[in-house]
Amino acid sequence: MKRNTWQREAVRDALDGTEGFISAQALHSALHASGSPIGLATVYRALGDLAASGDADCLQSPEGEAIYRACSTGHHHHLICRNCGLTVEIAADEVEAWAQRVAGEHGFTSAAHVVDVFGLCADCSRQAAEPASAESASA
Amino acid sequence: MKRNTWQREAVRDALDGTEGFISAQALHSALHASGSPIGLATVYRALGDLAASGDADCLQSPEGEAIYRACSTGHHHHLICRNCGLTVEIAADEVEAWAQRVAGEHGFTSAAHVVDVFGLCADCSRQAAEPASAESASA
DNA sequence: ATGGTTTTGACAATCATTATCAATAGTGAT
DNA sequence: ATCACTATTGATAATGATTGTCAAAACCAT
Repeated sequence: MKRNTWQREAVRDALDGTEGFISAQALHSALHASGSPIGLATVYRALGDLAASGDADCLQSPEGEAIYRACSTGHHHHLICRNCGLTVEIAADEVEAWAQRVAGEHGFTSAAHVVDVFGLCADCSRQAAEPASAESASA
Repeated sequence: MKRNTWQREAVRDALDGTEGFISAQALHSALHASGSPIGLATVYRALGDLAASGDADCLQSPEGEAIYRACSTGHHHHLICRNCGLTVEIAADEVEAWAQRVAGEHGFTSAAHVVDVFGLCADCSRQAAEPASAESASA
């Protein structure tokens, strides 16, 4: 049976109040900064529960850490700027259908998919187009 | 200047000869099993170099490990059994087009994408369907 | 073969995450 | 409100992947 603890609510609130993705470590730090004496292990557990119950999205950052995000509107994917980290939520009905179909064609079941698009957002694209900086002329 | 060592070729060969994705640890184990006394750190370095030079793709497995694959035959995606590791290569023209379009709609450029489908292959699905164990009737 | 420099490899260090386990605090019943 | 029961917490150790270190060895050009 699941019990109701202030720790779990604190994690849920903190995640809700976070703009983009956040790692367990960062969330723990943020909570401590807010005065919560919550333990690190508890943050990991709460995030894991949230992800398991579908209330949070979990994916792996390029640095190899697990990062979480409040997930209200069901299943969706992300468009992530690899320079500034800007994240845009995108619906992907086509991809959903495609993934299920392809999985089915090969006899696979319980198909989950990792569909994330990395690129340069408009701002960063513009900056990249106007370098005006000396490039390192390494071999 | 990059030098040519048998270790680096061994890693490249092993990666080429691997069907789907493989982690650095697994590749190291495989090399050892083949008789190579190559060191673990060297495998990590070689894989990192391969990825940096574009000869290998690197992404994060759901378990949080970095997994690599040889990147020879152009761009394609994978259908991976999360139980037995079976990997099926799949073409994804629709997804390619979708990713480019979605990125463009949001002003993103240089869009790359990570599209991999994890599921249970036919064999593992069958095994999972006949558990012969009591399920926990949770809410 | 020689020299200069890169690479290797064993191991320590680091970092994120999970397990451990006694103490604590919900929950439901009295 | 109190009690007992048990899920949860939290400090810390343990784990496991990855990276840094640095002397020794290997590679390449001469």
